[in-house]
Amino acid sequence: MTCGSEFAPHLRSRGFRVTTQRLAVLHVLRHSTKRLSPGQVWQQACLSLPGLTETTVYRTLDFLVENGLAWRIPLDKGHLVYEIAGPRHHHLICRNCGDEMQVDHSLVSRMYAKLEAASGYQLSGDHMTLFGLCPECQKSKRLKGVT
Amino acid sequence: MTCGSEFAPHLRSRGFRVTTQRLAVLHVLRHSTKRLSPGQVWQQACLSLPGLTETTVYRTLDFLVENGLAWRIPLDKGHLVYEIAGPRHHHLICRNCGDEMQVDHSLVSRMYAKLEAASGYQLSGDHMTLFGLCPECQKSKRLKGVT
DNA sequence: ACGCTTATTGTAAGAAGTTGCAATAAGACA
DNA sequence: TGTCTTATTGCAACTTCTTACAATAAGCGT
Repeated sequence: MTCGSEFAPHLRSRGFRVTTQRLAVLHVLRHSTKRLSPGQVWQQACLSLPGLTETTVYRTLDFLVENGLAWRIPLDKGHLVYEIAGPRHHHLICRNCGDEMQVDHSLVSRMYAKLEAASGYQLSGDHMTLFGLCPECQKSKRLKGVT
Repeated sequence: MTCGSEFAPHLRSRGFRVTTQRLAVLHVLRHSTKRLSPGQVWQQACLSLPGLTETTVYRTLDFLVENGLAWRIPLDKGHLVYEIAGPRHHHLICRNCGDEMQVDHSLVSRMYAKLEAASGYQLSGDHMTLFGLCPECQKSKRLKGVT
């Protein structure tokens, strides 16, 4: 598990323990091309660590998010998916076909600044997910006369 | 229930039925000063409509959101709260003390336009919730040396 | 390497949210 | 008003997520 050396110092230095469970979850996130639900993480992590509990996966995901190693992204109806933390970006999701598109943080950074100035809040570096219709679905919806 | 006359035409004209359950839920949202979880909506709606099911409340809230009569807002860990639809605004929430602040849509409308131009997506008029530290908590955190 | 401390895990029970299907009642028409 | 159609509800089983507490094992000091 090559991820260990990568993350272990970061965790240990803060007084947290590096457990096989955490490494297994981290490994799954680290090598997934797409965002995963807790259930999916659990299934995949079980492959390398049989006996791993769903409860632990939930707790571990929370833990990773709280320590900046993973991102938690709420989907349309509040269902959560997780991805390994990386260069900051956001997602647009098509309500119709489910297509997902990454957008760079630079496109929204001015808005963050504006909000911070207006509110006095210090915003945390969250991932943002916005919903809409992708170009493809806009066309087909228009053809069908759907709103 | 004064809300009936307000919403009934909007629903009926689209072929939906105006049921006592929907009116009860709508009434609760309409007269609440704060956003409510499904459980809270259920408790309050039961007061005026005993026997109302939690299942129905969940379904009704989804229905109202889908028809633009209510907004669904995901909190920190994906828990959902609902509020009656109204003039468009967004929320900043303090991770530390839970304080909530409304911000006008005008502050983020340029970002929406920028994203739409860059992506080709047609974004839906969603409520946005961002997290951070309120001015008060920034001060106290700094005193305590917390990050 | 061995034992100690306590963060972390597993277990089990519970809360929250979802789904399929039969029963109910809203709205339309006579 | 009474009857018909079917959208909507309630019920019950189910999945997903959360919590309390005792058992385990990570990391420290010897």
